[in-house]
Amino acid sequence: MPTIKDVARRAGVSLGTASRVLSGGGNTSPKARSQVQAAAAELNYIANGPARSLRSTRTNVLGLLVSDIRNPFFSEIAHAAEREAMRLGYTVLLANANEDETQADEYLRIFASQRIDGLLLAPQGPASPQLESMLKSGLPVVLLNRLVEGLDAPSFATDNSQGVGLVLDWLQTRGHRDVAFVGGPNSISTGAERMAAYRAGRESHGINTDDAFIDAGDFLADGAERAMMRILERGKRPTAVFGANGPTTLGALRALRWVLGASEASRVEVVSFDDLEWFEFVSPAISAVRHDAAAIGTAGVTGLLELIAGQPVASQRISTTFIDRSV
Amino acid sequence: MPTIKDVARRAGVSLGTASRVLSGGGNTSPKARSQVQAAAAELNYIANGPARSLRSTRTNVLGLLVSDIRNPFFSEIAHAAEREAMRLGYTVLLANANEDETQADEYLRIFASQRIDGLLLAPQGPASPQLESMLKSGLPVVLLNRLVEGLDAPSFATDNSQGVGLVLDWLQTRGHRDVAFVGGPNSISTGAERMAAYRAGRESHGINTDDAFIDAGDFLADGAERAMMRILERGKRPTAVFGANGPTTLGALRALRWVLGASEASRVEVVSFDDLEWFEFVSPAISAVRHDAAAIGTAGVTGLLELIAGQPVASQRISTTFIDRSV
DNA sequence: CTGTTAGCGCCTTCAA
DNA sequence: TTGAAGGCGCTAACAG
Repeated sequence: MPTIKDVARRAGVSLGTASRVLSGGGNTSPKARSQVQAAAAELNYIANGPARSLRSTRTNVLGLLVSDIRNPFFSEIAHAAEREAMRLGYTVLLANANEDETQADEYLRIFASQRIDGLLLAPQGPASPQLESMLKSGLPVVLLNRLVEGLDAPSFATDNSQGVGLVLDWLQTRGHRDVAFVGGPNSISTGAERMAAYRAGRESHGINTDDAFIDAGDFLADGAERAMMRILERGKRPTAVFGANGPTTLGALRALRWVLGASEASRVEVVSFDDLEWFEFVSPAISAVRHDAAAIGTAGVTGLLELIAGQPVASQRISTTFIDRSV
Repeated sequence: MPTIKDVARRAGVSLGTASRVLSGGGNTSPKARSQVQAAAAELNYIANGPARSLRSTRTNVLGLLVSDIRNPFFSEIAHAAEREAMRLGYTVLLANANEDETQADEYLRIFASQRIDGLLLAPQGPASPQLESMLKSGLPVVLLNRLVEGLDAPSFATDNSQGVGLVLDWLQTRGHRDVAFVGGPNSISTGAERMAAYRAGRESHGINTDDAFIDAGDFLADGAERAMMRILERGKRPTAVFGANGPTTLGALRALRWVLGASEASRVEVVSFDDLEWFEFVSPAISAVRHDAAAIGTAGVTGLLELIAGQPVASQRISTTFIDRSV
């Protein structure tokens, strides 16, 4: 691998000039520029990132920690974040917390060791000591989609109560009274917010306020399936089911079919927070709140870069739309 | 951020001793060890990765280039690869080629600049010059799921002809003669292999060999939808449709419903290469070949690390299973 | 505008 | 077993 020294020698300039042409914005003559660039191209020179980082204390790498990349919502965020970062000259290091705080912490240490310039966090639960210490050390951090109690960082998140409001309106229009709600963990802000908004809005939308219609899982399909089972085991027979995120809706659907059978289950209308590409194929088709994962990822990156640049950054709530697939 | 110097001073030892304790396996006294470790813990010392990499010419970072992380198959691979890499002390830098060779090349340059220790490649098309040059420079590379012509690297891929064989058997058992096949691009090995295996097996499985029943998209939903449209526009009315990967099946389904209407479409049986979590909810339920993305990711990482260690690595074909959801 | 020089933090010889 | 010293490739400060 050629070094910048090789480039300089071949271009017939000093090391400093080569460096200025190749990265520093310092003033250089057109002649030096073209010579250096030609030499670099001929040698197929690619700068040594670690050396550059060591010297400049900047890596141009952002860390992105999500709870599960297999969740389409997060893979969409990751995709968008990565595109935007790349456009702005940054690379994204992706990590899966895997619903596991220990693993999340381990990744945070790796991020710290790699000396990332900033952190995009779509966290699972509360702030860990590791995270606290990184924040305290001055690392710029931005929260995606979820808030963390006592963590003072700008956030870019879906407007959950607005989204739940759309669902409530729809339920009312469709004339549903006995609605089952399958939520997510209370320890995750999205879980808590969606649950709270739903409970608060039931009465005004003519929905049965019997809490036996409500249960919560872990925002994964299996946990949601069990939660839906519990509701059904209580003898409740809802005319509609509301799943609080994509995997939750999937799990609820499985439980419905398992317990009631396919034909009986198809008499229950399902509505979801998170729109999945296959909802149109289920019968009856599933209506859903669509929130813009790509917008969250993109806004998160631009926000983080502003933070890195030392500018003040305001949190943002991103509002949702409703995809009505009834009739 | 504390440096190793701070740790050494606090532990009352020299810089060299601290380094040996913290990373080098060199001989150290128990006393020195405990002192250094205590000091490191107290200071919350985290080694500077770039500095370490600069010195040791190893980064413990692997690059993973996929065509689209939003495709569940690739997100599963990424997830598994990352887990396995982490278990073995490596970090994964993820990049989306986005079906775009230019972007893929740009990421390859970034990888090179970051001085990754090895590359996991789930490529789009043929080998680019950038890729060739990285290979020539001695970077260990492993291919995931797809082969690349003229690229001499071990591969970990689904056994496509075996998988297609399972589908053919199933089609025969179900008594289908007029089967539509929606394939992928010929430029991608998986597209070419699945198409070839299907064509070769039609006759022996009692399937109509009229090529008007065959068309190909780009392995994405939109392209597949158009391909399916073309087949229908030719006046062909299949009793079954075979989609050559997950997004392709999704697109074919959309076209079927769009052209024939939901009730007519539900008289067509659909079968897919790639099993998606929602296939059970469609009616009739979609049967599918399931290939083990996680196994590919895991095997790819262990293979790559062997390659890095200088050991010989053999390519692997991973065989598939069939999920029969008929009746 | 350019060349020279001094480290960034770490690992790894080389002596002791 | 330990301390001292050199240098990985690069950028930035300083003279010219």
